Amino acid sequence: MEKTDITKSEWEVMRIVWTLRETTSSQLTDILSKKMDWSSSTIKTLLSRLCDKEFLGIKKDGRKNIYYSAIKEQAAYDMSVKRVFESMCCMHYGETLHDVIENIELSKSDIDSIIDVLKKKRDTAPEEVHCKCLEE
Amino acid sequence: MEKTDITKSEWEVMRIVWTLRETTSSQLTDILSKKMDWSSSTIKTLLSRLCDKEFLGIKKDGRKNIYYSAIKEQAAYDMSVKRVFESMCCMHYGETLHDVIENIELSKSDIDSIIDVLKKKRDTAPEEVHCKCLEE
DNA sequence: TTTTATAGTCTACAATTGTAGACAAAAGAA
DNA sequence: TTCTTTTGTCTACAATTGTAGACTATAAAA
Repeated sequence: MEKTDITKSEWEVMRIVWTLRETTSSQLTDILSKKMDWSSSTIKTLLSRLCDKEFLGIKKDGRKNIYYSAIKEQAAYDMSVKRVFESMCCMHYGETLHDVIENIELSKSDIDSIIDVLKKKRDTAPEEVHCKCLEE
Repeated sequence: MEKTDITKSEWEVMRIVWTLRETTSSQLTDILSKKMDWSSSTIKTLLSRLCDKEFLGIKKDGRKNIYYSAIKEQAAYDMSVKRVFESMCCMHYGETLHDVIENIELSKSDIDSIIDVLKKKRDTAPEEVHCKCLEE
């Protein structure tokens, strides 16, 4: 198999791996069988697909597998958000960001740093963004 | 078939429909066969799936189909961005937003309105956001 | 050491998605 | 009015995804 996106189910696994830095299929099963109501088989399948896609790596500890992330968490998030924005009409970027910001939890320092980048961006920002949906 | 997400290929169709408000399969074919290198069959299949999923509606004009969007464009974007954020660790929301903002086009008024909502949010924002990836 | 519980690897199978050909009906052209 | 092009509807088929059972090799327990 080759590299595609991380799927909805796979994100669940990846998040745990990132949080724990490394883990085993039984630890994942403990956590995810409750939360997601998955069988251990399901988790094992997801693990092996994530390895095929090279989002996870394996270290052997005896006959046991230790899984660790092969991509940076932040990079994965950036990529996946970038993909969503790429399928949108750019005229709606602003409102979409506005709406998402209203609905997620951000710390004061997150907010400050975002305001910061926005202010920098403002200097060179256009008055208007034009729709390119019919172009090409 | 029942309602799921809009897929990558389907977004291409939806964006055109939103832009044109209503359109036909031949007009879509003109636009998308070049841009996406799709056959007219492919476009027709996507149209019929989007109708099944109730993202598009059909009006008959003689024996011709006129397709129109059955969901609001902004609502679709909000939903899909929300979904992505739901698969992320909330500790990374801030940096992810920061990164996406750096890389997309925003108008001055977009920026002002986002700064605005951020400032409002700041009053009640926590000092820190905590990871919930292992909870439940 | 025999039994049992684990962890790992394969195989399975339905639903969704990407992509498109086959065929029929109607409309326009000759 | 017959031929040709459009358009619509069905069917097709491989790849991906969600979900999990079967079988195997150990390791732990009795």
